[in-house]
Order: sequence, then structure tokens, then C-alpha cells
Amino acid sequence: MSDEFRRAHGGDKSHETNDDDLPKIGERLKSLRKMYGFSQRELAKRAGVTNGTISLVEQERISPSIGSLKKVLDGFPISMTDFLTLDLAPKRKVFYAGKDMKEIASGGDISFKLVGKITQDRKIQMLHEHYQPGADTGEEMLSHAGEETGIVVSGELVLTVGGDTRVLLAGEAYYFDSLLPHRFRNLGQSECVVVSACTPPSF
Amino acid sequence: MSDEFRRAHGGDKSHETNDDDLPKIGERLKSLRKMYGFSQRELAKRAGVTNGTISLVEQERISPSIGSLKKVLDGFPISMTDFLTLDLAPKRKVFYAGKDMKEIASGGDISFKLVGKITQDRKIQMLHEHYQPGADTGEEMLSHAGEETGIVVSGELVLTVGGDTRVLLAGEAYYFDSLLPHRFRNLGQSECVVVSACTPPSF
DNA sequence: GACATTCGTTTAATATATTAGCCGAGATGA
DNA sequence: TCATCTCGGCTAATATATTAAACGAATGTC
Repeated sequence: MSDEFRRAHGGDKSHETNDDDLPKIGERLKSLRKMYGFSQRELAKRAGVTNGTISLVEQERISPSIGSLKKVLDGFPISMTDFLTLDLAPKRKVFYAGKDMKEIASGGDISFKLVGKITQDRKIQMLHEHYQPGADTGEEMLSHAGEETGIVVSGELVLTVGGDTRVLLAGEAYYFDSLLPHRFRNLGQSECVVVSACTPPSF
Repeated sequence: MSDEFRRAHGGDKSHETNDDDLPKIGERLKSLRKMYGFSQRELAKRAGVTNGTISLVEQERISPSIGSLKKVLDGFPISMTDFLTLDLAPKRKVFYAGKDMKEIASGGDISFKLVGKITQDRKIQMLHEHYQPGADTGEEMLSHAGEETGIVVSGELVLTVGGDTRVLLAGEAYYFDSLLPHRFRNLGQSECVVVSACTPPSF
């Protein structure tokens, strides 16, 4: 079993989220409003408040009440918590496409390809996994909190999670909590291809 | 395009009818305060507000400003978003395997199967998507914050994200922020199969 | 019983948020 | 040029949140 695999399936704690401060209500609102192309008056009308309120909130000259902030956010299809956790500053790459994937574990009979090459500042990590006949990851020990899911695209996968073992054929799927120990094996005759995703990214 | 698809890819506007999106500020606060065994005055002192404010907020006779709610919550080791999403986490199934997937959009030329049948209390939503030739989701209105990724398993997918259009062949992948408008089309001759994942789940 | 303490609530005064309406700047057309 | 939009910001009036200080009810002590 490779170190790469260990990390890929949840062995690293480098991903941490800081939601201790929730400032910049005005900046968030302005950013969101611009994304939708609304004017202050337009949003005010949707939200049932006045444009002056929107203006003052965006300038952070007032701290809106929960109730009125909720009214304003109802002008968008977005929830309060999503608004408060909205990523605003990082102008990172928001779109990725193509074959340009990073090879995670190239040696041996297991191959992982990571969608998008990096996971930093991302919430999901998706892998394209290829298991040759006989491939075995060994049992993973626990890792940080998170969840992991996948679909078997072709071949046959023997999956052991928390003492429970199942055989998954093409078209079948799994979902488990990353805290549970887990093991992937290909005991079949042909290559097994799996698409998996976990959150948060493990490296 | 079905309603199910709209929700699956982020068009759910159920936020608009949310009186229960962030209700019970008072109830939440009281519950939290009791959990820590604080009296109203004790919490008020920690938070830098008066006991009267705590009392009125708990009775939901006033809607506190963002600023003062934040001050109050600073009296606890809890973040604003954690406070707003405070819920009893029911014991749930932590492992799922097999073909037992829920059909999301059965009608038309698009088929979605959801891994695990439910998304409640889960962090990832994985879909097995089948697009018949000519299938088109149309442009999605943007929705809640989150991220979305996928791999094309077979066939050919035309993906438009935020004004940028790309053609993805089998083995290629995408990754984008759910806030961006997006559209999936199969302009090829054969069926297109995609495995996608998004976080958080959209329904 | 009399007194002191603490609890959550209430009330009048004050601070702040929100409104309704107006302002000047920039665009658009006739 | 002039008129007419819409944009975001601003100000006085009003509504609401927050404070400071009281209240009545429990509880405990001497």
C-alpha cells in the first residue's frame, strides 16, 4: 500500500476551515448581488426592503438584524449559512475540464487520478481509480472526519468497511463515513474501474 | 427538463419559501445557553450585552442584529454558522453498498441515479448520470454555495460553465463552483455516462 | 419571620436600524 | 443641448433594538 493511497483515502489533516469570524456582511452581499447582476433597488424590491438599507449594509455602516438579512437573502436562492460561508476573496480557478489529471499512485497495480490536479481550497476530491486484478489497498486506519462515496464503473470490487464486506459489481455504489476503516480489493479477473469522491479533500 | 434534474444540479429554490430556514434564534440560543449552564446574566456579561437583551432574544420579541448576535455567540465556543445549523444529529446508516440507488429523473432522455437513496445528513451527493443523444439540461439558475465535480465514463459531454464551453470525452473531467450557471448536453451519437459528485447535497 | 441572592421578565430611555424621499453622476436618446 | 432614465449614496423621520434599572418569584440563611 502506498503513502499516496493512505493520503488519498483520508490520512491527512492539512485541510482546516476557519469559520471563526464572520465579518464583511456588506462585502458578501455586494459580491453576491453583483453575481446576479441586480441593482440595489432591484434587490431591495425582491427582498421587501429599501435601497437605502441595501446601500448602508453594503457599506457596513449598519449591522442588519437577523430578520432583515434573512429578507434580503430571500431575494436570492441562497440560504443564510451558505451566505455566511460564501467564499469571496479567492479568485481561484473555478472551472476545470479535460484530461489534465494528476496521477496519484502510478506504481503497482493501483492507479489513482485526481480531477483538477489540486485540492487546495476545494471541498470535494474526485478520483478516477483503476485496480488491476489482485490489487489490494490493505486496511486503512482511521483518519479525519469526512465522507466518502463511489460508483463501480466496470469490473468487480470487494469493499470492506468497518468489518462489513461486500462485493460490488459494475453500476453498484458505496457510501461511508471516512472515520471507519476501509479496504478496497479487486479479486476478479479483469480490471476494476471506480469513480470516487470524498469530502473534505485529504491532501 | 424535469424538476428533479433542476434540484439535482442546483436549481432548487425552496429557500424562497423558508420560514424555517433560520427560525428559532431564541430557541437555539436558550438551548445553547442551557447546555452550558449559563444564566442570562452570566452569558450577557461574557457577551458584552445586557441580560435584558438575552431575555428578549430568547423570547423572540426582537430580532438581534448580526453584530450583537455575533457578540452573544462569542460567549460560547461556537461559530455563527454552526449555531444556525445546530441540529440533533440522528444516528444514521454509515455504510451503503449495492445497486440500491434512487432514480431521480427517470422521464425523458436524462437519467440520474442517486447513490444511497437519501442525502439527508450527508455531505456528498453522488449521481450516476446517463444522457441519451440530444439530451440537454438547459442552463441552470445558480443556487446554493458548493462545488461540483465529475468524470465522463463514456460518450461525449458538452459542458458550459459560466460562459465557457468545453467538450469532454470519456476519461475527462470537470470541476466548478456551484454558484456558476451550468449546462450539460450530449451532442454526440451515443449515450453519455457521467459520474458526478457535489457538496453539499442539493436536496 | 426578615433579609439577601439569583433567576427571568418587564419597562422607560437611549442607541441603532430602516424607511421614504432626494441628490448628483453617468448613460441613453431625441 | 435637453430630457429622462437608472445607478449608488445620502438625510430626516420613524421603527426597532439595546440599555439601565426596576419587578415578582424562588431559594437559602440566620
